[in-house]
Amino acid sequence: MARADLSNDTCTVSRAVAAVGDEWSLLILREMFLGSRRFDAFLRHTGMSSHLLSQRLKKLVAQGIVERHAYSRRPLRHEYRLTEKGESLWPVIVALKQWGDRWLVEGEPPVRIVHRQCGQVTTPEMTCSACGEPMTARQARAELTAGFTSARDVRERRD
Amino acid sequence: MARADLSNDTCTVSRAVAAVGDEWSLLILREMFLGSRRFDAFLRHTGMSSHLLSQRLKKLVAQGIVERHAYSRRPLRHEYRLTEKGESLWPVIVALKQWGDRWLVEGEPPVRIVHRQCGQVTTPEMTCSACGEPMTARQARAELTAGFTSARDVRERRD
DNA sequence: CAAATCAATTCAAATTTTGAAGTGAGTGGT
DNA sequence: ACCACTCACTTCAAAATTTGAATTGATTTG
Repeated sequence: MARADLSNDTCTVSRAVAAVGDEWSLLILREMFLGSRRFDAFLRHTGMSSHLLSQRLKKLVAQGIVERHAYSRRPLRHEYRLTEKGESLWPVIVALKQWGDRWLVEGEPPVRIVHRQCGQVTTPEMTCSACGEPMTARQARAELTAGFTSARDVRERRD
Repeated sequence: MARADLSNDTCTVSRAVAAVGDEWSLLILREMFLGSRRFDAFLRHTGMSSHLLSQRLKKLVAQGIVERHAYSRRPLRHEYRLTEKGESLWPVIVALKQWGDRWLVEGEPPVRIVHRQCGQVTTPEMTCSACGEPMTARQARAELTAGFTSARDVRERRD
């Protein structure tokens, strides 16, 4: 009874979910975006067990999302850094934060984001790359492309 | 040995992750954004077991993300619909898709999104709500606010 | 020399996930 | 009336994962 493996699904959401769609990986990423790089910083800030942290870091490294980097020989010590692939997960974490800020707390969110470029406090939003307007679920329509060929997923939608 | 419960963390990312940060919940949400509403549609499109689907739907309903809705008496049958709270998770799924499209497949992504408003194919992006420019991790700085008071999370960052 | 640091690993117990096999109300076909 | 089928689930045992506490091992600090 092997765990489900979504990493080869046609759907790129499935693949992304297989890569980082578990609670601890997402929290590790949050910590990394907040600046943590070390094993015991992750441990303290996330509250996860060292066993799991070790496993998750290995998985993230194996996927090229995180890089292991020696920051000291004698004693040999390693820290973890986001790769470009890892950094580009920022919108995922931010989207979770925005949703949590809106629906899961009352009053002021515990953390705010400042856009270095413009210096303003910002609540990042998803916008259409074509027209630049903010987008919501209702304004989106999904279309299958030629890249969509998997037998399993090809069944009808919207039944 | 109870499972970790992140739903009361100060950090809203933690809370959001506790709410929907597992593989199957994210896939159920993907399906809902693609238009599925019925138990067996989720089953077929996600490949999960009915046992888990049942559990996950209950959890999503309990959290107010999804609503159970009778679409037929005689035989009494229910379907599931996103609430407003659920619909506002769209940026999370889209962010995962964009990342998957960029890093996890070569060539054309299997699904494209059309912005109904402007009629264009779009690759939604995170933009600064203040200046409207696209944002990346490096252009963001996190600041703690008065809402941040939890003893556990109050420790220093960036060690 | 003893205590502390830090990045892990080990282990057994607890919990979750999986997949196959029901269940039960009702419908459609012959 | 009978049988197959639909659909939304539930039940069960086996397998896998998670948890938390304890430990390791190479240093450095007091």
